[in-house]
Amino acid sequence: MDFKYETARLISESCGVEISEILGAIEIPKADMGDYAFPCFRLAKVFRKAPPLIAAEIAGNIKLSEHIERFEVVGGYINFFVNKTSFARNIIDNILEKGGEYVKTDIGGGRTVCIDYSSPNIAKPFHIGHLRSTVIGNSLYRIYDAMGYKPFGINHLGDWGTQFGKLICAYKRWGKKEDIEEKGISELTRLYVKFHTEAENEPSLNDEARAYLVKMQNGDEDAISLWKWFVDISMKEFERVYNMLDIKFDAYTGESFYNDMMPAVVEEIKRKGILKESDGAQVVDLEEYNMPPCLILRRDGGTLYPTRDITAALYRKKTYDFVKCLYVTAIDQKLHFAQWFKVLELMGYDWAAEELVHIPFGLVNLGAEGKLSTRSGHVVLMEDVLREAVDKTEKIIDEKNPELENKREIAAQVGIGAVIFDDMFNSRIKNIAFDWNKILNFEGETGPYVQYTHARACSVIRKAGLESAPKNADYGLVSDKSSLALIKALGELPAKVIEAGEKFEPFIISRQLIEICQSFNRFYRDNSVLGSEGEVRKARLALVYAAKTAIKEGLYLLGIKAPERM
RNA sequence: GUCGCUAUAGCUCAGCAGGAUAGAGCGACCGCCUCCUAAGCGGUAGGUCGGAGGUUCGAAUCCUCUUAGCGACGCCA
Repeated sequence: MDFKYETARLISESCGVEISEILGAIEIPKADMGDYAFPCFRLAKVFRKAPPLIAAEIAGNIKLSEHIERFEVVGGYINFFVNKTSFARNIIDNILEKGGEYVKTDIGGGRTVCIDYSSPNIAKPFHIGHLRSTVIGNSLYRIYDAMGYKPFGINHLGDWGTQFGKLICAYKRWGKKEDIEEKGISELTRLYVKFHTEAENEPSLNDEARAYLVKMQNGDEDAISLWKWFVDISMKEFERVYNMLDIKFDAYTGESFYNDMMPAVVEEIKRKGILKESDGAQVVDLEEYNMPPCLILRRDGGTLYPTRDITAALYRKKTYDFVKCLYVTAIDQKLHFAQWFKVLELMGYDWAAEELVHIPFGLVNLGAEGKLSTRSGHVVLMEDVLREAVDKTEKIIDEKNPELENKREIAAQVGIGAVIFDDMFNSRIKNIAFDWNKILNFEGETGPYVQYTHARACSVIRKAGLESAPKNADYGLVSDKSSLALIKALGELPAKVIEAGEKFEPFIISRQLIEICQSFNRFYRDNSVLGSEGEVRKARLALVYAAKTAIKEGLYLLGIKAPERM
């Protein structure tokens, strides 16, 4: 039983307008004005009457059902009131029966969605700027899975390009094997930075670096083995971060993976007659579409970023047969994506316009410290942030719950959860000023608040000695205001999951979780569960159980753990 | 210069396929642990929704212009 649909049905039957048209207009009022509201203003033009008059007329014909038991006409609105018992039973039983699966749908029908996320550059530090793509992509992966799609996560590593020529050059001159093995990426970064400072006085270094890149491209054994070594060193560190975040990928096909495929793609672009020469480079002109030209080949014949992305997209389409391919990257790449999507379209691939989607997010900057930049050394390492968060959590646990078992494990779940939640609490597009105080705040609308609420619910269930979800409770006993608010919030989660997927906005789930938790904490204040008895206790326990289930599932969709104690 | 994103309470943001008194959290101030985890709950203070026009019965939400911040704009990715 969908109460919103039921409301629409009653209205439809009394005025003759299609249910589908009414459904979209139904609102959920903020205050206590009702459970569902139908504004009649839109119908004013159709019926050519004043909205309040229409409301009164429709209201006069409404035949209430067992689920919708009352309505009020207020101005141009008709406000409906659900049968509380039936409403509560409907939502709670559904959750108790299906568990976390209650948010799942089969919209996707098993079709594949590729998600390109995280994609850090080899030999460069995994810093706070990489968090967004990693965490948003991971959440979209889980959301699309819940929607019945088959998600395929791709880590498009930046593992090829001129920086490796520079790195090999720097290593040969100033590097030591032991230092790299000991210090990893930080030593590679040091060499990279040194290369740039030295190259300012000695421009010939750039030629040397280019020569090494050519060697790599020609498969020179020495150059390739060094390159592979750099990749291994880097991946080891990335994996450490991914393990902390509990994030996995289905493929680590980086840029180098497409090297051999690019010549054929360039050839195809040429064959389709859209490639033209410009200042020695090969470009696709996009003036007609109000965009600057898309660079395909450099003057020296080298490939470029768009070339690689076009090649990868063709490969993925052929290999995975996706219905959507999502690119989770910062908004500063917006033009880049728009350009090469258009090139694919001009190549005759109609699916490009529809199926390739750039999922942009706002930039992270360091506030007063300036921009994040590897070369300038303005970097906040991801690992440092996660470690700080875990350390702080451990201190809080020592203070508040010193008897807790597996402190470190719980601290990791809560601290890292805080960082992830913070990143996905606002709409993607907002820029973020990195702020230690904010990211390490565990009060109010934060991950730990949600986890804490979950732990409280678990605690009640544990102390009640409940082993499984209560069956056949009398839901007329949880019809007070705060219980009902919680039930309503729980009932809205599945629709929010779909909305989050359609808009590619995990924060919609974060917000709903906060809504659920605030409702839960009010319910918890107003209704003693363990202090009640008999049927009342049973009904409240059923609600607590449902809340616990929903919060855990919501956190899962964000990629956050839900500890039972903290 | 061209194009794009952003602008709502002191701060960080919801709300924007137009609709009933503009909502949270943080910070400030005042309260609540003999009671299921106070990482919690309640209350007070705080807003001409950047500005100006326009469309509409109705605009924070749509359109135009404008201001400010950020970003992109050819051989990096």
